Amino acid sequence: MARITPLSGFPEWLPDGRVVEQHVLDVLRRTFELHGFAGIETRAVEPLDQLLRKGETSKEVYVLHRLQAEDEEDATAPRSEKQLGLHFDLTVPFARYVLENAGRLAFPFKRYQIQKVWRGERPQDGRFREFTQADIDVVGAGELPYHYEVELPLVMAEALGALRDVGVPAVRVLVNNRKVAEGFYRGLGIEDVEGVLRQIDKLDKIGAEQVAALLVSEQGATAQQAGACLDLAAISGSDATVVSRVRALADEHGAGTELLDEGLGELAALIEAAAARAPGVVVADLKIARGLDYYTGSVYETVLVGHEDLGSICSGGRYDTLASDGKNTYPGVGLSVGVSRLVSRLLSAGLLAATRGVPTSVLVAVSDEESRATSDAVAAALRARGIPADVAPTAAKFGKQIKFADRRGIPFVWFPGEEHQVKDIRTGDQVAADPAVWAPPAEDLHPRVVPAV
RNA sequence: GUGGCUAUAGCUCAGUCGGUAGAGCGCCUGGUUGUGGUCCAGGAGGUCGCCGGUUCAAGCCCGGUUAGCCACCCCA
Repeated sequence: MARITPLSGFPEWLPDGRVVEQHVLDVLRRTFELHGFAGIETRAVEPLDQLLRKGETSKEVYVLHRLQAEDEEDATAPRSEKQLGLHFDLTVPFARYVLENAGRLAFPFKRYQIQKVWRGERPQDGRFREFTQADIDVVGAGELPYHYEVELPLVMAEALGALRDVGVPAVRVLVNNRKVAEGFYRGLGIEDVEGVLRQIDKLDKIGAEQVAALLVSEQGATAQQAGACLDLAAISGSDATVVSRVRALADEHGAGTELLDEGLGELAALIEAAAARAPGVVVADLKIARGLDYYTGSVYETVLVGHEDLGSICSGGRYDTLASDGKNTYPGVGLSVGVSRLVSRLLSAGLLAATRGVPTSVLVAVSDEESRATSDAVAAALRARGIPADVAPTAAKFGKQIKFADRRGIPFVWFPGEEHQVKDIRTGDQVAADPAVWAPPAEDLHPRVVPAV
């Protein structure tokens, strides 16, 4: 018998962990729907050429392969056309979905999408090969008003904030604007904007000195240019002084450009609105770069306060050309929550817990197998009134039946008889009860997620 | 894909200088009149990841391999 071993990067929760995950998903969905996002699901696979366009060559895509096709396939040379790959995010499939259904959708189109995605990268703490993302996006036809770039991160902040009462830490949404960075870099005379962003992104990990060295050695920047880039990246804050500080820095280096001004205008609007609608949550941070090359405006990253080591649990940005069929383009903005990353940390850090791993609120004991029908009838009466009930598997000694409930966190055990009785096994209280009217306290009706003490 | 660390009971881990295996927790049974948790007594459970080598003798030393963890890369 081959030994069963865990498969790295493919997380599976125990039932009580699933209760936590399901709660997170429920809260996200409820908030998204409150804001008018329509739910969709796209297929798990996309043609490989769709997934790999936009120069996403570094993406580790799982390719789908029919076992029976092995013989037929090796001869065929070009294997990009019909090959299928599992999607590695929900944004690219959504862009395809928009193009495919453009004639039937109403724009601006707001949608949420919660699905598994797959990436072949090496797994680590909080990094998986199979994980769940919860996305919201808005796309417009031809154009998309800027105010959506303000609203989307605020919707996310609200959704994640709605989890605070079960013990999820506060979140901080870090925002930047591609136009600011690009405008500034070009003003400095730097050509390789992408390369500089990539190095700047390493700031937290390797420090300013190393990044400066890399900018000179890898991107061919002068020491002055590198210094200016680092000065820009050092700017952060949640009020309008951020914008004036960037302006001052640009003036100092003669790096003012039209693009920079446009970006600063947008960033200012975002900070201002966020300060009013979600004080203290949104922070401008000019070192936020984002690796994905299709972002053109605002970019977002979100960290759990106190768990910055986990990295971003929710990120996204504005994209203008992702969904384009040549004639029509559908610019969009969206963010994606790494649900698996979030839940894995919540559970591993013991920040919260489920009250139980089974739905059952009441276990109906069985006195002896001859009277099992009596117990079944009690359970049926409870279920008919919406009370999750289960019947003991065997007519074991009552001590064992209570233990059965205790092991599963079931709070109540029902003893049928001349006079029915129900026992709260946490307190030991046992009272006479009628299957037709008795109900558990509301907080014991269903499993709940509660903060760890 | 690259590098480092690790692999012993269901879980967390000991195991000395090489001498064929241990603890805690969990699990099962019992402690009389079928009401659990505490306590007491007893019990089950391990091809020491896998393959090979050195040795009289390998959990321990050496080589390989697989898997896991961490870091890089990249990202949720």
